[in-house]
Amino acid sequence: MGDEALSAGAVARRLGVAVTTLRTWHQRYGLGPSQHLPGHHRRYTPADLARLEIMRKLTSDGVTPAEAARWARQVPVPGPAGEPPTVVANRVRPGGERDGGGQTIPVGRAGPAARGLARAAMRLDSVAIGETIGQTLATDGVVATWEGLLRPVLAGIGERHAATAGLIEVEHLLSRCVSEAFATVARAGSATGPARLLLSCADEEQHTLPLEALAAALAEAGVAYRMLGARVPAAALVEAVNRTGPAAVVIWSHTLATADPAQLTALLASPRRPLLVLAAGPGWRADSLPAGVVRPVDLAEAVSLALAVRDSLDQSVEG
Amino acid sequence: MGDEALSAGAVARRLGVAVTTLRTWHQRYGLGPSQHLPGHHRRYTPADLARLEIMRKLTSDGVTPAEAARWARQVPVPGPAGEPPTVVANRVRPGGERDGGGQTIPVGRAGPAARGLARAAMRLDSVAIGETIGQTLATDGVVATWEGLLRPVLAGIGERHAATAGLIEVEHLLSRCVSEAFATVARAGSATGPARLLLSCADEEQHTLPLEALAAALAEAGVAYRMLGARVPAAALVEAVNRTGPAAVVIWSHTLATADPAQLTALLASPRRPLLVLAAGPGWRADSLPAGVVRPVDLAEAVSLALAVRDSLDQSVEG
DNA sequence: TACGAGTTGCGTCGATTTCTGCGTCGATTT
DNA sequence: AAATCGACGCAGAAATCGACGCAACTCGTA
Repeated sequence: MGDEALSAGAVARRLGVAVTTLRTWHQRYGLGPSQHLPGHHRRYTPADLARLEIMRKLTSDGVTPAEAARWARQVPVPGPAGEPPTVVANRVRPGGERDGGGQTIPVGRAGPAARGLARAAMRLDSVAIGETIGQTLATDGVVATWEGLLRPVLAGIGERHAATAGLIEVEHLLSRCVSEAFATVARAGSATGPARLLLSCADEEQHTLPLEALAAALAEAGVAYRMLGARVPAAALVEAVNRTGPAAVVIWSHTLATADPAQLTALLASPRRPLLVLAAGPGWRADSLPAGVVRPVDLAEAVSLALAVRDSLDQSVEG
Repeated sequence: MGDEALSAGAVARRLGVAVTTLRTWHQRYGLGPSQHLPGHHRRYTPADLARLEIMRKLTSDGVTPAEAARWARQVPVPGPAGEPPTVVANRVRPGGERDGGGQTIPVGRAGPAARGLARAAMRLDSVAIGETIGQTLATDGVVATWEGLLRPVLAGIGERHAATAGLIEVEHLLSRCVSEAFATVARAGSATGPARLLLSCADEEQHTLPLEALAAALAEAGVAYRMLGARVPAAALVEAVNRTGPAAVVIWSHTLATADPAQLTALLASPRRPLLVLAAGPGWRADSLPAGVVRPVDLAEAVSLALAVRDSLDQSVEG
């Protein structure tokens, strides 16, 4: 293991701050070299440097230095190895099974449960739908249920709907059942501590289900949040952010039409700028997002990001 | 990181009130930091925060702020021993019980629970909202909760929203919580027998909450139903009716714009014409309804009509 | 039904406190 | 000799303070 010990000046130059500031950070926030004898020169290990990097990043994102320091101090310094992406087990069917043509919903290779759910939906059988969802939810959890069961079926219906202009009732009924199932999970979960997360749809955005999935997943993990719902005008969102000062905000946009980057910009410019802004959903174009906005690909990624924020803020006090 | 001293802004954000309100509470009710030098910044200890939490909880329960403050001031806050409890002059109110004012939602004479719910909503406090609704739902049932608690508060918000063009976030958050609560009831109820009832919004109609209330009330009464949800085109509705052959159909319309009588006519002309068609909601004009359509005034009336249908079918089938 | 009195949350304004990065100085380490 | 250390202080920015006032609600009364 490379045993490099950086001097104060080197670290300062690397971070872009003055040497004295490093000293101040050490005294004021306890952000210094892991071991240091008073009067002697400071020697920063790579781990110490990583901590400082976090500090730098957060402060340049607009976080209060005191708070950023609290975070940097508590985050277990991430090892050099990159985090393995959370892989959602995608149950592949063993045989190249072919399943019904006829009046069904294309669910792709999403497993038998999905096909069953699709059938129940076609029958408008809300009881069977509710049972299937509840079962899977209890067994596999929210994230897996969403990715492996609900999303495929919903996507399949949407596809068919676009092609044949029918199936609207099916889509409505299923949506409603999914919504109910998520709501049940959300209400069952016991939130711990104040809500530091705000979930909202973009302006004019109607689709709430993915956000509800996120909410349910968070509730399942014991994370408190506030959910605003569909069609939230930018002004209202900013207003809510200013009132509640969330650490992170998730904005969902389903289509390009509702993905106005101005909403994000307004958020970033708000007085109580949230620590993290997540632009979720297929509507957002990666190249049009303002700097400082993160774009999760997955429900799983969104959840883990939210969890990270929660964990790091857990013991800290706002400043 | 042992002693947390929360700043005014942090506390305000945590409680969901404005910073100025905290100051007002301090001056008016003596609810401030235990020790505070005039001119200096306020530093709230955990004990102080606990006192404010009591204040928050009481006001969300509908208690007059002045009285809530009196309680909060007297409750022995379990704090670090050694310091004598701050005794504040107990300003007794000369007049009798009064309430109202400030940035609140007009609920009229709808009871303290409604006022508490309104306050919780203004604070975007979804936990308190959920608790209040759940409590009332369990105690009074769906119908009473809707008429006596939810509808007044929602109407108040809507009114205010129309007047000031604000409060959208509040409306969204509350709607979401109500929706969740109803969903929980709907899923808890055990349906008996096949669903002979179809609930649907009119075409283009966005408001689902009243229908959800009806659904929850039906579930509470053990009636099975199918719920299609918002924005159901007439063709899709007819399709659903033909597929499932319900005995009764409820169509909700909130505004005149979505209350096209043609939808009802189409229903009555469908091959599997339902026994009963209910046009619910303030959108429908009594004089424009085709013959054979019933228009319930109330949630209660809609429920009892649905029950009547269920019962009559039961006898005819079983007999 | 309309109106005045009492209550209450919160926006605004100029002054003050607090935070934060960094420069300076004499002594010490490398 | 160069770099750094600890202590101290400063200046700009952000947050907060106290005072004041407004708007809107409720309730009793005319």
